[in-house]
Amino acid sequence: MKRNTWQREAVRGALDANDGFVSAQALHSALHSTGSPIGLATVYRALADLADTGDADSLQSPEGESLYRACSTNDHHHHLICRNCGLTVEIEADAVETWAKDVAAKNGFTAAAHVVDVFGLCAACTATAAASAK
Amino acid sequence: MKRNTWQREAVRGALDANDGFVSAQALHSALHSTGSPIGLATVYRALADLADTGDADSLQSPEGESLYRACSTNDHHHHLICRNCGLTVEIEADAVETWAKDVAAKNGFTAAAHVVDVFGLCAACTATAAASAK
DNA sequence: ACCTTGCTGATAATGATTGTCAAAACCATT
DNA sequence: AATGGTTTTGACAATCATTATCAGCAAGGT
Repeated sequence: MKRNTWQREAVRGALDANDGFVSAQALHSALHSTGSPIGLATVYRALADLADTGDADSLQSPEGESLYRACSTNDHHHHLICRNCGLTVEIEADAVETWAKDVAAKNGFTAAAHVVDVFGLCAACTATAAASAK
Repeated sequence: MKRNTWQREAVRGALDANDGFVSAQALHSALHSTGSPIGLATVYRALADLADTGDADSLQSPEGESLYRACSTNDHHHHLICRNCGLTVEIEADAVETWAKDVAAKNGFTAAAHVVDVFGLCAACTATAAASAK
């Protein structure tokens, strides 16, 4: 049976409070800094659960960390992520969906899943970078 | 200056000899099993170099490992990877390229890079899976 | 209130990757 | 062929994220 614990709620809340993708470690630190005595292992478990139930989205940063984010919808979708500030925009990718399916089918592949994420610098960070580069 | 060492050649050779993506660890074991006394750290360094110069492609498996593959071209392209046997097909993705650029631009993002990879079961593995499921 | 059983959390364990640094190898030069 | 300045190597330690362990606590049904 699935139980309701304040820890699970805390993790969900911390995720919701965040705009972009966060690492499990960062989430744990954040919770600790607000005084929560939640354990690191529990954060990992809660995140895995949320990802399983579709309440959260997970992806791998190019550096190899697992990042998580509260999902506004549980439809399948992709992300545009600022590599500097972590700002995330959910994007529609119907074109990519069908393309992925096509390509897989053409090559005899089945059970196709895909990883499609775009990393870049958001407008704000671009401006900052340009300013500091001067 | 960049020097030519047999170790670098060995890594490149081992990559070329492989059809799919391989982890650095696997490559190291493979080299060892052929009698090469190459060090693990050196394999990592060689792979990083190859990836830098565009001679190899790297991606993160869903499990978080870094995988490498010899690249037949150094054009930008993507992959269709069998999650069972590691077979890899290089795919053209012009549609996705432009889509990624569009999406990024529309949201004010610059310096857009993207991670686009399709995982699935190749025809052979699909057949095997179906057979064993019976 | 009680009891069963899942959940928690401190810590150890794991596994991949990177840093360190002395010794060895490379390449141009003598 | 010997020399010298540098780069590269490789064994091992260090790091980092994540997972396993396991005893104690707590949630929910009865």
